[in-house]
Amino acid sequence: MARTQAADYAERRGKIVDAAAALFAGSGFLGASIADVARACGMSKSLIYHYYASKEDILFDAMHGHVGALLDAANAIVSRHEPAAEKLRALTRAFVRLYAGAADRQRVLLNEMDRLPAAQRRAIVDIQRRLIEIVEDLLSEIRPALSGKAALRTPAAMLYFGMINWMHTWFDPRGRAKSGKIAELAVNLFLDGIRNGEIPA
Amino acid sequence: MARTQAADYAERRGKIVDAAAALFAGSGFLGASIADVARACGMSKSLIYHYYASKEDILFDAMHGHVGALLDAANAIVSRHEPAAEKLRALTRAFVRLYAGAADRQRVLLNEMDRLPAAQRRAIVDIQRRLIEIVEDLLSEIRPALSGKAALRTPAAMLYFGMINWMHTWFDPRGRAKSGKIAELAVNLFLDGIRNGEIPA
DNA sequence: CCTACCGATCGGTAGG
DNA sequence: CCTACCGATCGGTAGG
Repeated sequence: MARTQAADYAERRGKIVDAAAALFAGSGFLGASIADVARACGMSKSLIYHYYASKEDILFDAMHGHVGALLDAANAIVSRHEPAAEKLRALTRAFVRLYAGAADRQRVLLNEMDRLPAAQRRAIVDIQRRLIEIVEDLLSEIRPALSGKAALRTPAAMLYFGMINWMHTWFDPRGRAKSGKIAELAVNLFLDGIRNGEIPA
Repeated sequence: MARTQAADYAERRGKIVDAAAALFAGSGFLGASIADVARACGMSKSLIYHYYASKEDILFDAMHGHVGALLDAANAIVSRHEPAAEKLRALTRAFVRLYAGAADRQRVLLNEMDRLPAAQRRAIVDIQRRLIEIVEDLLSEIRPALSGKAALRTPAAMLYFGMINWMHTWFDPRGRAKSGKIAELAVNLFLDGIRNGEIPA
């Protein structure tokens, strides 16, 4: 029995966005051409444009699926009944696992945001903003003094993301330390610092 | 009295590399053309190629001057007679100040490394490697247990750079917290974490 | 008249 | 130090 057309459609779009994410991650959005994407998919360039209206739409799809998965995981974790510190641990493990499983998309997300048209960029930034707020809230719960210094809430969350977001750009899978262990080190350092570190006046 | 040609030469190269760094930071290396650089300098495209043999050579110059300044500052600080923790504080302040004063070059350094030819990329990576070793040594001095876990020395240093390297990509100069204060928060958190945080087995 | 798709080529612009 | 160009390739679209 033949597949339905609708199923084929979703399948092909998935194939395109996967191949494009790999090429955009390796060569950059401008450095990889639609012809490259078509070749990687075994399709004609015109067929790519049957499934996506523009190169930017493919980029958006790759980014949007990725940040959507991050937000879903984050929401599931913060809805649990656990101490905030444990939630931050679980969140870090989830992020590192999702970054590793979607390394191309994560790299594209970090490097190619400026290539999106304004409306699409806003949609991605909105989701990232919600992820940042989730971390801000956890940090404020762990260190109530941070709520008093509202100006430092977002910077503290951004320092956290700084530690883990770029991990897979320098992480060496052949190295002795596995990514799970590095994530554990990161959250240990950060939790201890956020609990006890001096907050500048 | 007319300037010597040699003085003019260095001056023009400086003007080109400054304009190029700004354009590469704003549009990406592939997104900014040599014609854009020429226009920004009030020069012809051909004149640009009188001072630089290739677009990549301009990129290398921008990156090399920047990492060179970072390494000089780092070497000056670690040669002082101070506790390691004070050196890490001074280093962080110096990095954040240099990043702010060369925001374009810092952004280009973080985003466009892959555009360099292999030999030039190696030259930059070598200097970055020395910066990482300086931080590794300081962290091992602050937390001797880190020397025992050799596999975590480099990851710990990279987590440090993760916190501060990308600061100026999210930092809002109009925000309430100044960059100096955020740097202070970052080093407080990290120092406390590195002193007391649990190091995974 | 629709969809799904092809080979060939469009007008412009890139680095050099 | 400029105008005039090149080989190639870009993202996107034509007719059928």
